[in-house]
Amino acid sequence: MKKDIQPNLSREKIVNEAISLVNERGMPALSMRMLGARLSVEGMALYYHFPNKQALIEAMLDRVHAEISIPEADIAWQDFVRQRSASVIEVLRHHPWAATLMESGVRPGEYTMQDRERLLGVFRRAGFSVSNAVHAITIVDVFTYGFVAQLVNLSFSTKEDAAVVGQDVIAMFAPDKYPYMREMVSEHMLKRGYDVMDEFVFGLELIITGLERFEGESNNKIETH
Amino acid sequence: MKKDIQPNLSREKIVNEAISLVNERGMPALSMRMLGARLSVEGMALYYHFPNKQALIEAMLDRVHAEISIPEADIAWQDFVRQRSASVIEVLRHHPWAATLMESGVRPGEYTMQDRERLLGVFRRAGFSVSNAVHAITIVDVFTYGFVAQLVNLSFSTKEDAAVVGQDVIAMFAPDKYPYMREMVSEHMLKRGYDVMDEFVFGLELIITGLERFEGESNNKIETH
DNA sequence: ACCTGAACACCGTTCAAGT
DNA sequence: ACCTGAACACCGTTCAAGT
Repeated sequence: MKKDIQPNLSREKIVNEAISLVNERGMPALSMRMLGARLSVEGMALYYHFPNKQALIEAMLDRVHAEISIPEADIAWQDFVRQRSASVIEVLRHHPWAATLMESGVRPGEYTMQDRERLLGVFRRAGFSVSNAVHAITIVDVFTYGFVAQLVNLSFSTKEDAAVVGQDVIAMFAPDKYPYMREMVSEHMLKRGYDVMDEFVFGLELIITGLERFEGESNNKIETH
Repeated sequence: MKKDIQPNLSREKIVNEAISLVNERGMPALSMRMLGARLSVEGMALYYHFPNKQALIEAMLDRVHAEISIPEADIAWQDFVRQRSASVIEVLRHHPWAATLMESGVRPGEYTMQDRERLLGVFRRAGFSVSNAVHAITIVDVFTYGFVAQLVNLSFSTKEDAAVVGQDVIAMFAPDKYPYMREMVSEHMLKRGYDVMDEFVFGLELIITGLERFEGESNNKIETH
């Protein structure tokens, strides 16, 4: 009667449901038993598909990485960087739990490697030396992932909330001790038109401009097709 | 006979022992019972001094922050930034577990606030506008904390290890698919004299140079004593 | 005031057993 | 091949009780 000829679990289904779970209820809510329940299965069944919880999390992260849209490789490296960073931010805003984990480099999966390979190639073909290409991808990635890591962990998301939190924080710690912080909140964060993303754009453009100095210094060893 | 007139626990003692514990055995090893045992006390005793584990962790983080040595406020902002970042890296290398947590902004403690206030002041007194000062501390902090967050989570620490891991990673994923990664490892990371810290210095100097463009644009509203 | 003991509702993981 | 059930060694937290 109940002769399921097909298994009702698969790595893909498990990863999907796990991502839904943490998106809805946060990383601490991810337990094997809870996840099993949402898949109508005992938690222990998951151990048939993944050796342990860590492996499951790594699979979740690589799947998130797959969502990052990598730009065409033949556009200007400046635009490549801009588009890729925008996509990283976009994706990680929808998967806040993944931000710190991706940054702190649990070991790279397929998509992670592809992404880095492409970015590295873009710089090399733009004439960056090997060393400078490494410097470049490092600074771009540290800034981009570092920014989201801080961003998604802010307790507020709207601008109004930001102002309120700012006020609270300052009030909490004897306002007179922090005149510059107070000035920052009132003159910058409270100003209408303020957007946290402006901070990101400023930083990324500063970095891009700085990197332009090293463009075309060559020692390019790999053929640029 | 055993009439301890003094309590043998205090917030300070607890935080100290907690930090020793995680430095030795990592964040996952931190449990209230385990920590209690190391203090010759039942784990439940800790709840008299801290409302919950989260509060304990926040206290640990603020204590780590206190170790960061903040430079004299009257030196050039460039040197202030260099010295402060170097100290952040130094401290967080000794407390790797703290890197991701500090970055992901559990809410700021006393030392955290003092640190930010000082840095903000340095930029304002150097003639940065309020907006640009905020941009400046953001990019500097994102890069500095982001860098350690990635650094401390690398599974290797010596240069030799780095090379080995690099080779492994590439071998793992069909080498032919990643020619640029291969080039990076062999031409850059395997080269003698290579130091991960070079990546940091390159990035920080690029940022400092970029920021010099905004120095002295003024609208300085707070008296510079 | 400061700590203990027992209890509650959970965890991740292993492993024999079921189908 | 794929999943279940019971068991082990843990968690964080609450709360009455001890001194």
